[in-house]
Parts: sequence; structure tokens; C-alpha cells
Amino acid sequence: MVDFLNGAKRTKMCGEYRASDIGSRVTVMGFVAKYRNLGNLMFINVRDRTGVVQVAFDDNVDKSVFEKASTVRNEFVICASGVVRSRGGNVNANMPTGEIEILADDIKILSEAETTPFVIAENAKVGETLRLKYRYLDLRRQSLQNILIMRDKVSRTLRNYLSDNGFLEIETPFLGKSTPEGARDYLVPSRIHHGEFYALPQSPQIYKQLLMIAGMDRYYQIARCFRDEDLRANRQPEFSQVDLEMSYVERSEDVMEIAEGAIKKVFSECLGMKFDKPFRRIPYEEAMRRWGSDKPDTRYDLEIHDLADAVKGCGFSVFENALAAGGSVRGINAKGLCKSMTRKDVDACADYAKSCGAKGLAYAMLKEDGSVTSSFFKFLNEEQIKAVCGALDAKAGDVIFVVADASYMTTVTTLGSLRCYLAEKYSLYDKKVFDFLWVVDFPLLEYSEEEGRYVAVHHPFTAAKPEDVPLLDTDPLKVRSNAYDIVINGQEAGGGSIRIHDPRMQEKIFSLLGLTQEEIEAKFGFFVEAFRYGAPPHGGLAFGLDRLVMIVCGTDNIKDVIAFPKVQNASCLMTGAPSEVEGKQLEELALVCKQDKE
RNA sequence: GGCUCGGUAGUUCAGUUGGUUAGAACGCUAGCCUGUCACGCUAGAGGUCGAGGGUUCGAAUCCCUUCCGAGUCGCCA
Repeated sequence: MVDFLNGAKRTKMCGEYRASDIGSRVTVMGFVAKYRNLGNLMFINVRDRTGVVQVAFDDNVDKSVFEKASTVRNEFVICASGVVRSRGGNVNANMPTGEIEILADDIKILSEAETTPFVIAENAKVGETLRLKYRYLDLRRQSLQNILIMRDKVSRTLRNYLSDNGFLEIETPFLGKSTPEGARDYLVPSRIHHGEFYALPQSPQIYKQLLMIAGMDRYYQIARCFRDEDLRANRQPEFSQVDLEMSYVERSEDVMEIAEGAIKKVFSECLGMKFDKPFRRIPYEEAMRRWGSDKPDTRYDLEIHDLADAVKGCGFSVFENALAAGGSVRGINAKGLCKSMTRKDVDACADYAKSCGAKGLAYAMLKEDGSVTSSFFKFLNEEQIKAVCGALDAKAGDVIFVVADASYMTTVTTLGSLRCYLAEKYSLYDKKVFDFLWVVDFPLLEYSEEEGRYVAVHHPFTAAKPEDVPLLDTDPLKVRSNAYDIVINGQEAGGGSIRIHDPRMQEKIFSLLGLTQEEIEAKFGFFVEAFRYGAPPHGGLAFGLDRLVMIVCGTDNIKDVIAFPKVQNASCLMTGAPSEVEGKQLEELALVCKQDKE
């Protein structure tokens, strides 16, 4: 280590000082977080990633040292030596190091700092744009440092757990082959093969399955993945997956057991949580029917109920038409929300429901005094009202919302979105409570109107449930897959499946997906061939590391958990990426540059 | 690509019906100050009101275009 101050080395990190250090001679290093110069006495708060310690300079101890200290400004990087002493009657109970201070007798300024574009303090209000432009300054804030420290803890816990369970960490290529199923690829032009491109991986899916065929038995990787799609509050174009795959598993449960253990380990190590029973397993069909989502948040009620029987024959055309068209009439009960909602709020719910695809939203506000404001009760007789309220367990003080649509999916997904909207807006859940569950038995295929063919719900390598395999020939949409998603607080935190390991089955799925023999050969030929030389049954899963850290840290913005994130238009405000490149580079790649096109 | 919101001092914001020299707080600079910890006191510097165009006697304010940022829908096997 370099000696900074008269041969002294850093004694320990700033945040680690305690009363037990009183009397020791120490050297601290760090950033100046704050200084207070009282004239002949000065205090400097020195900060590193562990916290802050107060260093005192007294004019009486050494005049020249005091004068040097007086030139210090915020964010200077300094080194100071002195003796730890008690603060006596001036203890600061708000800081962990508040019982002590270091009375300095020497200081060295290691680096001066210009005035920063914004004040680096936890309570400073600064716009996100500016903070991202100077991300390295924003990252000096304790709360962001704590998140990155926690991220390290999460990934280290997972590494240790997977290693303990026989998984090998193996890296797979960034420069791969484009297999344009799913998200848009990021492409990298080849210099040697003009007109040809590598694709950055959307996930290491194919490689990890090939590692099973290679006999690696159990693999994991904290893999960076790339998807050229628009950003969201919880979506970045490059993100990290904790990716794992294991051989000799045939049932979903074999993988889910390992994965569930990993999640429990993370939450117990990082948040001290205790788990005494397995996470709930909810079939996809049930999740959609009861919560209108394949990633339900069950921290709050607002469950969806079928009202078809209750309103049968009511004469209200909206309900009747939906049912006649083979659709459904379903509702949710916002219990006790009548007193906190106005008509305007209810209208806002209706607008929201429309934005979700429903044609409208029927409601009934059951007021505490027994009166009712409703858009649809007038069409129902006494008995039908009773039946609706009965089905929804509604009583005075509740607000009922009903969606009727010819499409069952539209009905339930609208209500599913509405329940999230209501839960968020009216704080219907305890933010400290965590809700872990598995959604299982996803359909293998869905029909894409746009493409006019079946597409894989998960990915095309997912195995069907053995008992549903005969349906592949008769009713493909009814086939359930051996796929599973782990859902935490209504967020998809991970997902995976048992894979197809029989080349004949893989070809069958490819052809169901409408791929011709030529396409299969061109896109996945090497992959299908690999299965002909002996493939252990295998399956795996990937956790979204960023989302996992978000949940552990309780933040709702993915940018908070990534050291250098991109903004909404996928650019980096700090580096200015993406940017134009030199013509020479483009020539080598046989590409044209922007100016040439214009 | 659509919708909604935002852009005024280094930062966070206020700015009336279009009307005098565009304000506050924090930060910054200088001076004073021996127990501060959001230190205090005194003084000072600091503005292309995102950019361009238009309406007007006069625009931060009204109109048009455009740039930048946020959220969201589409999209994300």
C-alpha cells in the first residue's frame, strides 16, 4: 500500500470507529463530506463507503496544520492522522461514530475538488438527469452505495449457494448468433465478414443447454443479457441474470426446489427473514382466474369473482352481450374504500380500465349509510343485487367494480391491472411484507394473430407436461408446459423450465411454431444436432438479478440498482453513448455512416 | 410510433392578467467566530428563463417548430 502521510497507513474505514478506539493513534482517508470552521476550531466529516467520521482540528495543537485544514472544501480527498478521543458532552447520537472524534495533528490533501454540480448529501433534492450525467458523484451518496453493497451481497450469496450445490460458474460468449425469436437483438457487425453480424445474447439459453450436453452437469453464471427494446422503470437494455441449468431433472419441482432454496438464502442472508414453509404453487389458469395476472401480487385481497350466474337474465345489454358472445362478467370488491373514494376517483378507475382494454367499467359504491351509487344496479332485481354482493362478499362501505367483455382474457387482465392500481393508489398492502409464490403449468403455446402462427409462451426449448403431449397433435393451445415463474410482490423475479432433450420432440415443436426444415437448419441446426449425440434430461431457471436487488432494497426504479444505467432512450447521459464513430471504423465494417445517408 | 408530465441562478423551486432592474432557499466566494454536527453572523458573485421562429409597443408568461428528460401504452420468446 502507498504511504500517504508520513509513513502512516489507513487504520480502518471511516464508519468503523467506535468508543473502543478511544486513545488509539489512527489515520483516516476519505472524501470531505462537510466541514465546519469555527475560527480556531474546525470539524471535518470524512466519508467513505462505510460511513462518516468527524475529524477535529484545533488551532492550539498545530497552527500550520489548522491553516492547511482550513483550505479544505467539500469533496476534497484527504488523509488525516491523530488520536481518537471521546466527544464528551457533545456526542452525536445520529451517527454510528458519533461518540468519538479524531483530534488531528496532521493532514494531507490527496486531491482537490471543484465545486460539484450538485451537493452530495442524502437529503439533497437533485433531478435524475443531472445525477445520471455525473453518476460517479451521485454514487458517492450513502444510499446508492448501500444498494451496490447489497447487490454484492445478493450475488455473493447466490454464488456461494449454487457452488455449495454443485454448480460450476462458466462464462458464455457475448458475441453469438442471432436467433430472432423474442426480443430485438443488439447486433455487432463483423469486420472480417462484411454484411454479417454477431448478436449480443438475450440470454445464454442455448449455451447453457449445450453445457448440459457437454456433461458439465450443473452450471450457473451471472450473465449480462441484452435486449433492444424500449426501457421502463424496471427494464434496462442490458441487465443481469443469475442463470442456472442442471442435468438429470425431469420434473419442474426438481429445479424449483434448488431455486426456492436460493431465494430463501438471499432473503435470510440479506434481510434476516425466516422461512418455515414452501412457497405457494399456483397454476397459471388459477392465477389468471383469481388475480388476472401471470404474476399476481397476493399481499392484498381484491380477488376476481365470476358474476355470470348472479347477473344472468338481468337485461343489461353490456352484461348480456358479453355472456352471449361467450365472454364473462367478473368483478372485484375494493373493501372499505367507499369512504376514501369520490365519484371522480371512480371515473379515474374507469379510464384506467379502458386503457387496459375494457370497453367500460361498471361500479357500485355501497355507502356506509346504506345508500348506493351504482352504474348498473338499476338493471338488477333485488335478488340479483344480493347475488352480486354475495359473490363478492360486499357490504356497506365497499366499492364494487365489474368488467364485462366478450373476451375472458380482457375481463380478467383488466380487473387484474385495476386491483394493482387500487392497491398502489390506496396503499392496500404493507410494504414490509413479502409475497413469494410460484406460477406453474403455463400454456406451452399461444396463437399470435399478428404473425398468424403459434408462438412459444416461454421459449421454443420448453418441454410440455408429459400428460399433455398427446394434445400437441389435437389441441396445441391446451398443452401445458413444464415451465415455472417465481413471483415476488407481483414482480416476475425469475423463470425457467424443463427443456426438451429429445431431438424428435424439438423438431416437432419447431414445426408447430411454423418453422420450415430450412429455417430450423439455418437457425438452430447446430443445436438440434447436438441433441443427437446424447443429451441428459435437463432444466433450469434464471433470476433477474436487478429486480431481485430492487425488491431486497425496496426501490421501484431499476436505475437505482445499476451502477451506470441507461436512460429512457437507451443512451448514457454520462458517456454520451451511443455516439457516431469515425468513418475509418465504418469503412472497415463496410457500413455507411449517418452523414453519408443524409 | 402513441399518450401524459416537466425544462427559470451551480442545485431545488417561486414568478400574478403579457408590463419597472426575473426572486427565495441551499450551494459558492471573502471576512469574523474554540464545541460544531443542516454551525452561526456579515458582505458578495452568480441568469442565452432548453433552443429557434412568430404574435405584440412590450414575452419567462401566448402560438408554432425543435431539443432534452420522466412515466406509460405498443414492444419485452
